[in-house]
Amino acid sequence: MALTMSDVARAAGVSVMTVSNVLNDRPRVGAATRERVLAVVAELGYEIDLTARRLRTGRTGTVALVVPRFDHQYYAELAALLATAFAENGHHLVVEQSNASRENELAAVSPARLRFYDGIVLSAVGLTAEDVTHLRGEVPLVLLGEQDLPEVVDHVMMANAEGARLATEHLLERGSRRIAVLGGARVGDVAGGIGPQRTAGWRAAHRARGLEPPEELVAPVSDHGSGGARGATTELFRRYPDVDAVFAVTDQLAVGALAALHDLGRRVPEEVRVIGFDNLDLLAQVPPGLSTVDPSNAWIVEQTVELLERRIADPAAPAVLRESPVRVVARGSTD
Amino acid sequence: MALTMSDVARAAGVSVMTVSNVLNDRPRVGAATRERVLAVVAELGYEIDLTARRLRTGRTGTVALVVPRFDHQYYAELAALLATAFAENGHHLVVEQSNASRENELAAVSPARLRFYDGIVLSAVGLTAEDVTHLRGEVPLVLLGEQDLPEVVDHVMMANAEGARLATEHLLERGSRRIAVLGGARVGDVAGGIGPQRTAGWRAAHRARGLEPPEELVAPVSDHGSGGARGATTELFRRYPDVDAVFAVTDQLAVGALAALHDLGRRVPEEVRVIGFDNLDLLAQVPPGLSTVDPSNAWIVEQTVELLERRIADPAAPAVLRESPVRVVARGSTD
DNA sequence: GCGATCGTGTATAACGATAAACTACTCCCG
DNA sequence: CGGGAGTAGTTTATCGTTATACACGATCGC
Repeated sequence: MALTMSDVARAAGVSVMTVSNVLNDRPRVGAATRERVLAVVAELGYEIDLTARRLRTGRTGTVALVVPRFDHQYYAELAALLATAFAENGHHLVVEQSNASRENELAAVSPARLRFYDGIVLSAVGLTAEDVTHLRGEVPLVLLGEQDLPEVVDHVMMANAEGARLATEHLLERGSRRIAVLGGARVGDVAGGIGPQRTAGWRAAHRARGLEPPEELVAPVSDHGSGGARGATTELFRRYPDVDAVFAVTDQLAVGALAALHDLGRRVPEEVRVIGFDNLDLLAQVPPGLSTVDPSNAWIVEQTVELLERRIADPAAPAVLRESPVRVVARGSTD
Repeated sequence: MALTMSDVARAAGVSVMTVSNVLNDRPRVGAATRERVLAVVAELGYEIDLTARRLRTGRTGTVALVVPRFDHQYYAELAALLATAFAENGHHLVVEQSNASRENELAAVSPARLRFYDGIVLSAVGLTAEDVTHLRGEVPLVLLGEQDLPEVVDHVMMANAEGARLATEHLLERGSRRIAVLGGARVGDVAGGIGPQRTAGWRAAHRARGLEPPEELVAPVSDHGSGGARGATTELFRRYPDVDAVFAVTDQLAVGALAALHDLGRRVPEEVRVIGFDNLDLLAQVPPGLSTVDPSNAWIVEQTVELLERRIADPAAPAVLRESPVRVVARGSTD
């Protein structure tokens, strides 16, 4: 088996406790002894067993980010930013996948799994308010996401409706009047998630100009990959050839729309404008340049880290809700 | 604090060991007692402490995937596939980031961190052969990646050179004769990594046809994002306007090339053909449809899981090397 | 010159689970 | 009716670390 502290202690001729004291920079060790222990540690290549330490102290130095799926680029970019930010606070980040169903999400966030972490950033999609309330208290937790959830837990939200309103307003301003919402939710659909919230922003932008939102141009998608979006867009233009702009609720869907418009021979942005949401680095370059809504990931990350570190330090702190600023990034697809 | 087994034991009027036996389906428990314990467990909402179990048994039921960066879409898609495959084997997958430097990679894969996992899938980019040799033995390990590393550890490789050869051959077959390698490595550059290996395939395809590879068309990129690729492509076409095809060593770079060609008003595929490598789902739809090399992720995942499960079961099994099949996926960009 | 204080270090008992050995008690068979 | 086997459950020791209390020589103040 691997080396333990007592191997080091024996080799250095001191007690296990002294080795522990040296490795944790605790004061009751003389300079000479400290040197000797450190030398032995280096020589043997000893590394502490975090599991044992966790059992004794309850701390691991690790925090987890739980996302619906690993392969959603938005979360991937967020994870990379969070990893850097937590590293600056001495925390190591690992990512877990919840699979977007309530059942898997609950299993993924079971206290059994999560007790290994000092704190959790949870991007919930399937969780109900009750689940969240139950979870809170077990582990320091920051919620990340779109749902309206009770304010019993720290929550960093994206300004979904506002971002969607800005995107739609951007299109209206450029002269578009038949603006479809790709990935949108029809009136009466379940209220949670990004689809409905961003569709609400699209409606708000129309109303703010005294226009009635063209509900027939709400185009739901079957899945959130680009493939579904391509099909949905093709179908949309077959039924409503006069559509002159597409607001896709995510950048990934926007790529599907671009593909469909390319198939149909419709030029972007001359004939149809396209705008997405998320400002993914990976898709920023897609010709003719994908306009999008920037959710301020850097801000989100900063707040998330701050809130989680605060809660780890003080589990009793009052819960807060913060909403990220958003802005339109105009590129070629809405020129 | 959280509930422990002895809380459950007390409430059920049995010993801790009996609770443990019930929860692990061990035989020496009567039916009535088992019922009672399970009822108490359910009522109190007890969940086992994996840390303590790990300390005693050495097992956690968790395996880790270590990737250079969270925000590389290729790894994100791979992680999603691996998570599903490991779940079928009763293993939970978590993802860690190594940051692509040898130092961070070594820290990320330090025995201290990784002893928490039953096994590790490591996508190494900065590790030297010596590091890997040292690591093996500490934790069951499967290497995933492009480097030529000593065969002391299980290794699932992508057929980089072969894929690149096929992509280049695909372009040659369609009539292209001035084929640039975007993200390629010049003769004499360090040999490891995907750049050099895929460039080697590009050379091989030329030679197989009796053509001398046009070394001046090897175009390195400063970073592996699409931004750098866009700049590099622009510069490439300024110097060599007669380039009639671009083989980008990754799909992400290919998107940068498409952006640059769009800027320059060069039509794809009529004037310039573009092909990438990785077959990312996210980029499959990018107009006019990105041709690419499919690295057979499903196959890679299958092998990886098989090898890791085998090594967890038998740490002494001989190390094996497997190379994934590759094939060209022709889409609009090379029509 | 004697108790108090300081500086270094060690012994012991946990943290929460589990492997292995042990204890009762019942049953069965010759 | 005594001993071997089986069943149901408990006791004990341990995984590797750390918190706490304790030990012991040297120095200090008065």
